Amino acid sequence: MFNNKIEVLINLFTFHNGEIKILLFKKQDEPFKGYWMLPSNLMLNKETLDECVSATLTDRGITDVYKETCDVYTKVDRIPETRIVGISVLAVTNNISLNTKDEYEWFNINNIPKTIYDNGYIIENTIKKLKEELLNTKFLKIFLSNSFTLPELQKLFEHVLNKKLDRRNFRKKILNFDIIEDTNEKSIAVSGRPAKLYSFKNIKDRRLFNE
Amino acid sequence: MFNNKIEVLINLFTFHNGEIKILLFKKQDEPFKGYWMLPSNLMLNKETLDECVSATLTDRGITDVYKETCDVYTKVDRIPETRIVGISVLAVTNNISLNTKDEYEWFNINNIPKTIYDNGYIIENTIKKLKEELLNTKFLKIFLSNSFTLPELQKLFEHVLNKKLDRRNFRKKILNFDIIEDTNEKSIAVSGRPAKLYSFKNIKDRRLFNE
DNA sequence: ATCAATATTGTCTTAAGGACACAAAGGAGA
DNA sequence: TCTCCTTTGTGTCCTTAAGACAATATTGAT
Repeated sequence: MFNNKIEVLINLFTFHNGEIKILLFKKQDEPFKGYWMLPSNLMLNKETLDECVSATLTDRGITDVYKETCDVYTKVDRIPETRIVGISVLAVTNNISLNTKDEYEWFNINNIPKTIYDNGYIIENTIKKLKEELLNTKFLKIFLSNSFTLPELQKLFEHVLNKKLDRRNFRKKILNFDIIEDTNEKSIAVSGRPAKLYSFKNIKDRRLFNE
Repeated sequence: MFNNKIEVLINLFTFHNGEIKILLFKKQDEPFKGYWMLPSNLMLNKETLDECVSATLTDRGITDVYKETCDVYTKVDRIPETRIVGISVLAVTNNISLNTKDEYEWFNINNIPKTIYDNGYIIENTIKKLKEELLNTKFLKIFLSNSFTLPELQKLFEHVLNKKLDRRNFRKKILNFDIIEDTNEKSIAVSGRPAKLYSFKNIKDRRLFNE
């Protein structure tokens, strides 16, 4: 009567080629065969949420992940037949390679495929939270570890805000925030003039953009 | 092995006499007899979180409450002997009267008493989130329903920010946001000049103050 | 040497934030 | 009713941040 199954649903994001992407796996059996799903697991009653998430990720060869609890899904029929409470976790990595024989893919967050049960709804909510936190300069250091160029950083925010930003004003603003520093190195040019490489200093948790 | 007990822990806040307060109950039996605790309940496996929270509150004669999920507490030994996963809920009301024979009290959030288990830690986290959301103009309409004065609203933000604000600049800012309107009524003066009464128009979810 | 592609840079205007002091409205009491 | 006390209401100046806007510099390819 008071006993509930709990599953963690991991929303793992990364930033690659100017796009924010989420990791999904393809379901191999019925029901929902061929649909995509979040990496998830039932939580043992002798482990913490954190331990459960870590286990789920390392099983798939994923390490170096930042994670935080996101939301709770308790609709009784969110999964038919069984009552399973879902806890969504927002996770971020800058390492896109994993080690698993399961079929997986990194999807652009603007282009989520058909998913099982309420996974699509959960993903939508988590993306909203991710964007919100990025505007407060969270995770930037993880998304853009080591060094990065200003055009890259700008692409990230354009992706979050869904609009183009002015290069000059963007640069002015970021430099004003005093969170990055010139590494005195340059990117290798794919085409055109190579960009300066920057790295993060201290990230102040302060809002960069409104709306 | 996969079955967990889940308890909801309700952090109910209100704004009264220029202070943000949280509702706590006094524990009547051992262990932790005489300590204070959040209103809480075990969640049935045929009810949603929302239903569980509503039931817990109406049992105590509390209605008209805004609520949202806050966080999840999964430390295995957060409660000795049993494994209970805690889900904290942030709730807000502007009605401080309740209907229960249990011993309760509204505590100023800067002066939380001794609490059971990890309730103190949970309260601390939830207060942080509450303040964060108030800065984004959330809940204001609930905290200050109907009509209110600018000095009252200012007190609320001074409480959240933990510092004094300049009357003139505060007024300028709030009026600039275009979220309140003059009701053409005045407060009854306790002492000194009576203040104009305002009411909320449309609340834009936009950040009022940084830091 | 020229071209194509991309990165870098500065000025001006407008909006918002912060510092600051005095006048106005009501109540209490002489 | 006059004075005092308390609290509310208001305007100006200065500084800082935001937004609009176009020309130049650096690289690789041909």
